[in-house]
Amino acid sequence: MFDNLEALSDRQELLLGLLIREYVETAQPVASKSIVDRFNLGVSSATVRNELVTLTEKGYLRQPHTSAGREPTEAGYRYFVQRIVGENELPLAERRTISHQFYQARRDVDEWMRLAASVLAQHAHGASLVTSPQQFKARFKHLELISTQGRMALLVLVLQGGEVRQQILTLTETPSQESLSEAARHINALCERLDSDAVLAKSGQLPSLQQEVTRLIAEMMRKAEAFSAGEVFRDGITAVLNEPEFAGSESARQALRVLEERSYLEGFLAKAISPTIGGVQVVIGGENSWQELKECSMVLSRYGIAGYTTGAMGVLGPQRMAYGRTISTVRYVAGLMSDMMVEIYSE
Amino acid sequence: MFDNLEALSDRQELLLGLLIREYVETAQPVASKSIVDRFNLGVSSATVRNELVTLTEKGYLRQPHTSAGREPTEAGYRYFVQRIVGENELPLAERRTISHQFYQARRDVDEWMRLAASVLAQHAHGASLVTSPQQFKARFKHLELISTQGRMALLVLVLQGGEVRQQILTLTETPSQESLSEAARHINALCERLDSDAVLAKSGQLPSLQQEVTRLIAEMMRKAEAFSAGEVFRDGITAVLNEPEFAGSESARQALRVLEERSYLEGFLAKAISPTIGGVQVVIGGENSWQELKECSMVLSRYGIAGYTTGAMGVLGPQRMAYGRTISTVRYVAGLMSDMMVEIYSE
DNA sequence: TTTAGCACTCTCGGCTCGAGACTGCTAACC
DNA sequence: GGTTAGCAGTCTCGAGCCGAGAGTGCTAAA
Repeated sequence: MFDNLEALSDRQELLLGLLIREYVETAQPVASKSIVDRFNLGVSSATVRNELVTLTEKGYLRQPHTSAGREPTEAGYRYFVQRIVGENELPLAERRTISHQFYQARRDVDEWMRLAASVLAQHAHGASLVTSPQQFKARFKHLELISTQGRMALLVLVLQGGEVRQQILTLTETPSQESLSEAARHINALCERLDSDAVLAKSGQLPSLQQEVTRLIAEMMRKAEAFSAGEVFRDGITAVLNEPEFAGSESARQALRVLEERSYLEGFLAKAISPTIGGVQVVIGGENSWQELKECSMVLSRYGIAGYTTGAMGVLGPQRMAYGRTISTVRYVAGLMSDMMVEIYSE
Repeated sequence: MFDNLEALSDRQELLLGLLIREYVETAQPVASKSIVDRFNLGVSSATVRNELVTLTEKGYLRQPHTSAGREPTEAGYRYFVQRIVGENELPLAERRTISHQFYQARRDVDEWMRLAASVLAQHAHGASLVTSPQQFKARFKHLELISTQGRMALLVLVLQGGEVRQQILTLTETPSQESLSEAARHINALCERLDSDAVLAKSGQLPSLQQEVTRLIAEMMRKAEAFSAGEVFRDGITAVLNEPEFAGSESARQALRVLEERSYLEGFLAKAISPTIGGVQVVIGGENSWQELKECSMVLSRYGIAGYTTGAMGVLGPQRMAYGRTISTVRYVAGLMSDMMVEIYSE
């Protein structure tokens, strides 16, 4: 995937970087003259043109037609991301703003994800996507059974790590709150720290009500481990439609469908994101044969606590994306949320 | 708002209805001849043309230019919705499919809303929107305090009606699970069925830990009552972008921003939806001076239990929308969810 | 009241054409 | 050898023009 990046001279690298910078801003093919004018290099446009010819021959640039300027190819962006964009941190002021926002939301874990989606969309100027963290291996922590009406009861399950899940339970007969509390107390004592298999194993020996409850709990725990259970937070979808390359084109809608449709999304995240925490991955132009994303790029990262509970976040934008800025933002937000989760979720 | 709908002859009404039906399908101005051909009326196109002239004079139709067919105006749609579209029910087969889907999700209240958004988007061919139900007056039911790590604790609050909310709590000193359970037990006994004010009133007399907790609870209850706390489920946003009138136009993005941005949405729902349950409201072309929705229509309804807990749902589409179908769908889904909530939430 | 016929109007797609934007090349220059 | 000025060549893009086609409004007859 990262093969055959032909080496470039320093000046060629500089020019590729400047051209991409210009192209990202204007969304128009960049002329040799405009580079010289804008960044007043000490050379003439003819010299730049000569270099651009070699960059084009090596596959990093493309000309839409003979008498047009150059625009970067996928390979060009890839070179740029790998060799030219450094490991820049987000400016301190922005880091402060973001961390302050998260501090204010520190109490409500769901709010973190809403906030992360919003921050990514705003700071990285793209459509953002944050999935709620999935338990790697869910462990039972606490159960609460609350009678509501008739044969209905509310089951509240707290997992090790603080994730809360709830379901309605329909019983075969009307229970009293006392009997429910008693059952919950018993199951709490019995199942502490067990995983879903162990909970299921316990269920055999229990009286009918408790058996039903434990079976349901085991099922809920398994769901919590599967990706598909997670909630997905999105933001900035309409903002990204303002990008000129998406104006009224088929491609934008197709790309956004990937974000909207669960089935797509799961497949995509499963394949595209390595399960390790910390690194940011950049997918340019649907490298992995994702036709729908051919004209887009994504900057993705996992967050959470490795091997225990992790979620994914990312930004989708046009290929012509401010990679440096986006990468810094995703890295910072993912790191911040991971830190917050370590602080709160572990024990 | 519903004034000056000039009366029409039976044949005029029929023609208006047919024309709208045709226009909804083709998205093209409708010619007199195509109406005659398609619905083989017993009259000639010239006769139809004469009628169309009066309909145009009365403001129900419009001609984009002299030699074009007619398309409905806002007033035309409004007349159509109020006088022509009957109270049709959704076909039995579709009702079955939908209620079956809801039956399968009956245990997970959050899933209902995801499902409702999905069903609306698919059956009504528009962008859908479902807000989670808001407590009209939240009442305390049950509290759970669970120690996690260090000075952190997880507070799980169950409201009368089964709504569950959770927050992280940072205490001034490391608590034991026993002391937390003891505090929870005490508060549970003290606060049962109280509203937020009453809970706050109790807090004064309590020891520090319990005081802190009850204050937080009162705040969470107030949040549950405010609209802004609710979650919003959306679906079909990309599908609606396929509508020809939205192809690459500014207006589509603006309209979708209303759905995406919380601040817009709250204002909109607060103003546009009457708080009563049961009726379906149709907003055509942003009647209420919503510039962003000028080219759109929405079909909206509240659902839930009147005066106690209600949410909103709706479908956003182009003005050229299959109103009959959309209205039936929204009415059916809102009714279904209200019924399910009555069954489960009340006591 | 309905209808056939017809003149009239307006849009839409295709076409041409010239201005403008850049390039690639060549030959001179440092 | 690398760099640069100059220039011919190529391609796009928007404007303007034109004819075909669609659909109307009107009129006069049934």
